[in-house]
Amino acid sequence: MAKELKNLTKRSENYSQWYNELVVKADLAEQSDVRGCMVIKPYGYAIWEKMQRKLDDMFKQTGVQNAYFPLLIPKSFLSKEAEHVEGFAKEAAVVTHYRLKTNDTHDGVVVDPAAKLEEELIIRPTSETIIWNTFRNWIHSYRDLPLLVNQWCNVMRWEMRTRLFLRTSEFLWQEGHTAHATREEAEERTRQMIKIYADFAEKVMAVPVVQGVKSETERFAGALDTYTIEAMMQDGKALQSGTSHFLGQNFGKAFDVQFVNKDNEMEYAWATSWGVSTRLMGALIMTHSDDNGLVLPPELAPTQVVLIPIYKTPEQLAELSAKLNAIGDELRQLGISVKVDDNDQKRPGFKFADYELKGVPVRLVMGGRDLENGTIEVMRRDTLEKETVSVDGIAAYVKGLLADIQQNIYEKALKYRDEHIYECENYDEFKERIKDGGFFLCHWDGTAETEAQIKEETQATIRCVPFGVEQTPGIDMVSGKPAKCRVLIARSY
RNA sequence: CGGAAAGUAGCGCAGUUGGUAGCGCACUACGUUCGGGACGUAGGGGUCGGGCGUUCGAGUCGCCUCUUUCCGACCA
Repeated sequence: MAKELKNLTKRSENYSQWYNELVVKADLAEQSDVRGCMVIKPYGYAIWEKMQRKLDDMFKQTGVQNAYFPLLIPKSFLSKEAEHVEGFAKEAAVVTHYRLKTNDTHDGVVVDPAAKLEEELIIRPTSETIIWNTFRNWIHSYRDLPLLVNQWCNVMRWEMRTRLFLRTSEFLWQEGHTAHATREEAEERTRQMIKIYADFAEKVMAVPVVQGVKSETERFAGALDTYTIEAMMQDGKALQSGTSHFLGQNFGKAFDVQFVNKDNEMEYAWATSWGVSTRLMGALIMTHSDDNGLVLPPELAPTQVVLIPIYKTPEQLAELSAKLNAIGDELRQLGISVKVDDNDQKRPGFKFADYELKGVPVRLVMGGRDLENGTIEVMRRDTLEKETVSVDGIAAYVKGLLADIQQNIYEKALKYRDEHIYECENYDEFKERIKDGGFFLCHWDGTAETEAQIKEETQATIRCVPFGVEQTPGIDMVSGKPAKCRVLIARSY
């Protein structure tokens, strides 16, 4: 395996190829034999599980509860909300039969034509419809509101072209669905959730994001407003990493979810939905990783510290293992996840390279020299810097180092992003510069025509109207018409 | 659904004017190594995607078929 791993494509040579190889070689995921689908391997799934746990905690702190709704959605449900069905019809997987039978030559099975379903079932591309159909039975009074549920599940969208983690036909995600008595409360929840996603991205994943609101054409099918977090990958392209939708009363009306308010009047419930997916794994990889492999933020690394002995004899190995295990226990008591790799089958050089590839934040190495001097070598993955320190107080030192790495990779990513955000007023200049990637803040006249023209001519799209940017009126760089605000434009995944 | 390419060992590939299957990695055993991806020796593993045809003889030539990948349209 050694030489294969060594030949990881350089990021600068071919970014897409580098990404693909990294995902496979770092043992995160691989292409399935099933069309467009992905196998998430144990190491990749361990990272996803950590993401899940931390996000779930954040949701619960805002009163959200987990639930589970069916995978299959009757076709008629999907079509109750006109825009929604239009958005998802093109990529729906449909179940038409419920039985197979042995074929005439008895060497295989065929679909039993007699087992055709009265009504076809759709494999959920998202669950608004089936959840709101259920909400009708749960919501009768303003006292039943707000209703805040989330589900962790898989969804299926029959994509034409797929890429590991970034776009697969089936993907894992969480989808939150809330019902509210007032418009204001629902809008507030929509903003609250995008804020949570932004916090999660920045504090846990160490991925800086731009928060904003989507243009009408980029909106979720059936939403009145879609909020988004956009992250910048190392090739300057944008990755939409999470969305939160204000759905108005569209689903309340479509599924007849009415409640009695304090004044004894019937009203339709107000809705939000919000989700993040395994695509976050892609964001994590493409934000931090380097030519040596993955770089994981300590908050998400399944193994935060790996300890490796270097020895010549079995006796020395035993002595080093004992010392390293003792240090390992100390670290565990500080809540740090640790692996002591005293596997005799692999050589130290191989282990070094392998744990770098897998993104383990800190490596501790102890050998004969250290035994004599009472020292240990510490390597941090983010900068690849090595130093030799005393074993006394090593646990506290490593704990501090982990926090430092978390902070450092965030700042590095933030710096990279900010250096690649440009203001631009001239369309010709924009067309030239967008080829090198980056985020562009440009005035936009607010029309879908201009938006379409930019997409057609540059493959870049309006990612969002960003928050936290001082907005001044100006002139649209494409149409020359007056523009109220600047929007974020980028090529995206 | 348009355009291009590829199917040979677990993976990556070579295979010349048609002559009976090869390389690297991985795997197995033994030995020497071990502070940055070790080396030696000896092994195991293949109905060359499938079908039909041309031929004394097809991985190689022809036709058909299946599958996959890449580039577009669609999208979190």
